[in-house]
Amino acid sequence: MFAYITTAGQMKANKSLTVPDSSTEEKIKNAARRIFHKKGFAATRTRDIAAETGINLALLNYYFRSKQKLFDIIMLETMQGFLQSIKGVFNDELTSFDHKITAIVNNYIDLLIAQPDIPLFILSELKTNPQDLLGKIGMKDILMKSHFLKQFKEAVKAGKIAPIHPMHFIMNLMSMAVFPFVASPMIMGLGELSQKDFNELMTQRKVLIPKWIKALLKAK
Amino acid sequence: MFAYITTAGQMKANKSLTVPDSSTEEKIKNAARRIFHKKGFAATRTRDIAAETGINLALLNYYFRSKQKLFDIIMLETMQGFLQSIKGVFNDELTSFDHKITAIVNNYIDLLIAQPDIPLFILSELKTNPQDLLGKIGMKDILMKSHFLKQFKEAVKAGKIAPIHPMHFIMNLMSMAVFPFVASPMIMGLGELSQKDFNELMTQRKVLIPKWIKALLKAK
DNA sequence: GTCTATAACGTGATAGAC
DNA sequence: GTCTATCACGTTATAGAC
Repeated sequence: MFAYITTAGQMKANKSLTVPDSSTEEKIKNAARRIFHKKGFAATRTRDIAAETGINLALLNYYFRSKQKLFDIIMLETMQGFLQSIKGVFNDELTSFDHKITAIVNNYIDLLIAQPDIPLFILSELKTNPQDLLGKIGMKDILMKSHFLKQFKEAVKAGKIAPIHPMHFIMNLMSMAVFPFVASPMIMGLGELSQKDFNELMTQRKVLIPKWIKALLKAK
Repeated sequence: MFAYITTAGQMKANKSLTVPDSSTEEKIKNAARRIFHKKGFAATRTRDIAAETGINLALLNYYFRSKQKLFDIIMLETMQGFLQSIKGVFNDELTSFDHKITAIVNNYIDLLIAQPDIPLFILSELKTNPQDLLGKIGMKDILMKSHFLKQFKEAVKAGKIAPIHPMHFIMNLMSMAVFPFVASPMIMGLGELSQKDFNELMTQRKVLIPKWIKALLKAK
């Protein structure tokens, strides 16, 4: 048996209890996450990850066997983390439709201000990699079978909002919250904004977007 | 003097008159454009471009000297083409604010249905490459000093629309039109949509987005 | 202008000592 | 577990014949 498999297995099993975040394996993953998120799979060199970790290239392969395997782990964890942050909101049966909109927008924008590289990373890699990932992490069901979407459809039936394809609604919500982060180099360039200016605008959007979404849902 | 420089110069000078699109240089550029747009700089191999062109790798370097130089040309032309398609609309002094919104959305969506890889390509590469490109093609002035944006500011002053930072308006417009194409793998995966379904939705958005934009501009 | 052959280099991965 | 040294391979780029 290989050491890297055993180690990885142990880590998964009881990560928070026994294995400190400063273990070598975790340090490698943290470095890999930073660099993969920033440059994508193809532009990332394993040597850079090793250097950023402060270890040797051989040791990286000792733990993770190959660049691809390390990447797959990071990719999966990234998507799970991204999903985890809003999973609860979508299926909370106790909150109103309007409240969910606000909660989702706030969650997304807070997450993306903290980790702005994530959406472009996910979208870029999803384009080339096996799309099974979407199914593997159960994203489809969490979103499309959610209480949130059920509430949307009910509001349409009740005539409270204009009848549009649910996907238009999802796209509008994601677009307005996520796209600015994907396009931030262009937006900051065009508007001559500093990083601080940009984050300021995004913080404003936490309250603006829910307002806008509600307005356009009623547009005839 | 090197042949590739002379040839490139001649081509730029009177492209549409003397040099047919089926010249070797143009064929290489067309192949390079397809592959760069699809896979980005780092994941593209010059061998693939040569093969797709139907020529030899050595000949590619004879014309363009290096992968980077060929990429720079494609990148510049792509951004110019992207800008060109809406440049006229932005500064047409004869059309109304509302009409410009419709025209911009229609232009964008038609362009992106035909060439869906462009936005993710531009945004990915803009992140790593010198942002001077934005200045070099004059994008900033065309957008930020446009008659369109002037009309927006006037409408705000006249109290016709809610007072928000102009960048919010630009972001909303671009987000709703462009983001779905950036996120199409995810959107098609989540909604179980075929390419045809997706394009159908995007076509619907040509009339929906202007309506939505107008509604949210008035949201208080 | 176009090709074949090959050089020059970068990168992922492994062997083997400690 | 961690290192140094090196292999093996893929990729960019060039030399030189035609």
